[in-house]
Amino acid sequence: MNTQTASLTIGAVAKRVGVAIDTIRYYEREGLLPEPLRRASGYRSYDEGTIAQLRFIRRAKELGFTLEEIRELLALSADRQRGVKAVKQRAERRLAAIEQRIVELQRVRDGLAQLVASCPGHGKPEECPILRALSDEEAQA
Amino acid sequence: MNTQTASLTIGAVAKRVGVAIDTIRYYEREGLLPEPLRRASGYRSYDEGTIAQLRFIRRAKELGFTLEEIRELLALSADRQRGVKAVKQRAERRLAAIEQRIVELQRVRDGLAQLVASCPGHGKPEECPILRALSDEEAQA
DNA sequence: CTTGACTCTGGACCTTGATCAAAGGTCTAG
DNA sequence: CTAGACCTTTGATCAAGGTCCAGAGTCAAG
Repeated sequence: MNTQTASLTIGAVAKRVGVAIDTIRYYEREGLLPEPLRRASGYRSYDEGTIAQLRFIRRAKELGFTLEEIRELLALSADRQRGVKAVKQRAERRLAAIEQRIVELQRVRDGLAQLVASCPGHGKPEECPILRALSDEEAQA
Repeated sequence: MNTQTASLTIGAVAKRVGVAIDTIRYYEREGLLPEPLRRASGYRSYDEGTIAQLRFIRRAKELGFTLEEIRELLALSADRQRGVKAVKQRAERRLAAIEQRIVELQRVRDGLAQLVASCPGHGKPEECPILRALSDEEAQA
């Protein structure tokens, strides 16, 4: 086995992961990626581990984690003892937040759907239920 | 009837609607509120219509409209012919976007819930399903 | 060797929806 | 009249998550 994986340029990494070069450097500044090795020229030199880590970040982002939370997750995943418990807790919190957000959006959707359904789509603005609901003093549903 | 409603200062309007003074001036700059009359001193002078319009904006925001969209709605509500049809269309688009977002969030929630459920909450990081799912090459569900 | 593609750093800029500060003018109650 | 609350403007700042740029150096192909 070869522990020394091929040395990738930032551009190659960006292309493989599907993220912008600037984003990689940004993640490095923000502490989501470790500082990479450098060639003599100063070029950043990455290995496969970086690809994996970037994919980790991307997936976590898809799950709605903020970069701040992802930074934590990455730190926790390195902590062999407390890591797993804490990771699960973070995930549970995220889950609760997402469920909360879904409920809110459903409420908004129901309100809006009702308005849309009751609007004929023509006539005077004063009779449009959507505009009325937005304007009326009594609209505090 | 008195068409000439009381002249309100920006502070009084802010208090009655429950928004910050700065927010009102910001909305004015952004074209969501018309430029108000001024007193001799330069103070902005508002009437009840402004209160109604600010409430309109607030309700639209609660329904998830962006300020940009609200600006459009306000313009449309002034157009007596095309207004209602266009307003309904905007509302329908908004509704579709919200429903789309709910579906996405539900997908994310289900994925995360499954991971949380399958994680024992202790043990080695390499065996934590959450970390594995985030890291694994195969995790492209 | 030259050319063109790539990378480096540092910092400016973007979006959205505000929020705050500074320096000064105005209004109102007592 | 004066204190204190309120208002004016311009311009800066914030959060998040990047994006873009100039000017200079580097790399690989022909």
